[in-house]
Amino acid sequence: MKKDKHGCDLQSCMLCTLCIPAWKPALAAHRQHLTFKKGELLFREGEPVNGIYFVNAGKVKVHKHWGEGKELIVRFAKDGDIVGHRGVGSEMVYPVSATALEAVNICFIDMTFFQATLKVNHDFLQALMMFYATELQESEKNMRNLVHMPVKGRIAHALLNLQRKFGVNEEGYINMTLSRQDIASYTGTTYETAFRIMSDLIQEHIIIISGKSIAVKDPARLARLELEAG
Amino acid sequence: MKKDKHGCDLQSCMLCTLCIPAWKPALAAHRQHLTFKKGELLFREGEPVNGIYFVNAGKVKVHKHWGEGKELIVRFAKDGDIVGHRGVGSEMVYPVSATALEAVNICFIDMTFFQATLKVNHDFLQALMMFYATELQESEKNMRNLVHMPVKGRIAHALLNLQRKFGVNEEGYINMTLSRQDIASYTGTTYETAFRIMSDLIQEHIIIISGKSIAVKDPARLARLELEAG
DNA sequence: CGGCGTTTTGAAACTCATCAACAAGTGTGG
DNA sequence: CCACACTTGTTGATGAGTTTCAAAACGCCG
Repeated sequence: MKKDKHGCDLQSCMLCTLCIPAWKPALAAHRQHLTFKKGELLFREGEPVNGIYFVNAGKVKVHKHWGEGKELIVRFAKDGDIVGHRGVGSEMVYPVSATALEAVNICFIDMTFFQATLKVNHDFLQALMMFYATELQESEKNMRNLVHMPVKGRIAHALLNLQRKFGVNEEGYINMTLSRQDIASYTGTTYETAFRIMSDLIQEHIIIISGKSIAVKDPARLARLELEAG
Repeated sequence: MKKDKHGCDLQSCMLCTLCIPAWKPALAAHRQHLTFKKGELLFREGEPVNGIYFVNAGKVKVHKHWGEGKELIVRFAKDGDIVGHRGVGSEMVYPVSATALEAVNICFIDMTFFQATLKVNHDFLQALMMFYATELQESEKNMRNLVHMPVKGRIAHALLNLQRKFGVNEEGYINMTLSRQDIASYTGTTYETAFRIMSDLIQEHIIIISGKSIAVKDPARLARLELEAG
């Protein structure tokens, strides 16, 4: 983690864009520009909450762990997204960890200033509430999927999700490279199972893998896998 | 569903208690007192959102369905709780259904007034945001549990949750009667499996069932079942 | 008493996790 | 540049945990 004096990009950070003019100087004083290397931890589950992270560049995974080695990836974040907001609430410890998936560029706001802003900045509060509401819907949809969908359906769903969120490059590959382990953690299964299912999908010509990149060749068939059980 | 002219109890409804004085008359004009019988649907997943429900009395289950007959109970609500807030967000359709588990007493606020209040009432907005944040944490904890805990642990967790949320009567029975089907839907398993696990718990003298009521006799052992795998 | 829904139990089928072993890359230091 | 350790990818065999199907036992009400 490296600090420097730059403020964050006004385009991509919700707090900056919604900051009321009178507070801009205070915001500038309180925000820190942090950088994290691939694999570095932004914060760890169980740690006391010290602030909120706005992603300016790079990708982050947000995960909850369980026992030794097991984890569940709850969400991915990219530029423009917020991370660490899950610490808001009754207990002041992060309920999740966040790890940089590549070099990451963060605008960090300490908790005190964040709380103060919430009390004063109505637009920001409202945007944040909407954001929470959407995340809650998303979370509960995923919950149902984890319970009722077989692994193949969950992986199909995950791939379509990733494609929607991160987009594709000129050749149709998803703009996101994930280890199989991360795919497994995201779909709530094991490394081996995730691997086998992905192999199946390749055999069936539904997806193509080149190096670490994945391309969805037959989105219709993937979508069918999602619905098969419901 | 029956309507009458009573406003809702000021003690138990968040919107009423946080309503700014100047808005009280408008609130009185816009709120409706509704009653639902056991088994009645407050609203159905997929329907357009028409407002928010504040529970004054009775218990409600909030559930998402999947295919024919399968459902996942996402949450229970009792007096003082909000239902229907999951409709707030991008799409204006309820992402869940809500069903009365017993005779229920509701203070209903139509969406237009609710939205207007959000724009003006900072305290309410803030309370609501906190509520969402807490729900999100809860949801993601449950998500991890559904993935990584065996059914027995999930049922243990569910029972402890219910006991904490609804309390117990003088004889130690949880103030909440659920069908086995609902327990199954809440823990993401089937009727038969839920039944078998509950039988085990009775055999092991961890819980007692009398009629439709459940009492936790050995909370320590239940808690251990939760943690066993993590 | 006979029907009907819920509870209870048994057994088979299946999905998926686990374990184990090995191959194929990836990086590191000599 | 090669040898080494180390991570990541690959595959098969096995078993535990759950779902599913089916059927018997039970309670309840007309």
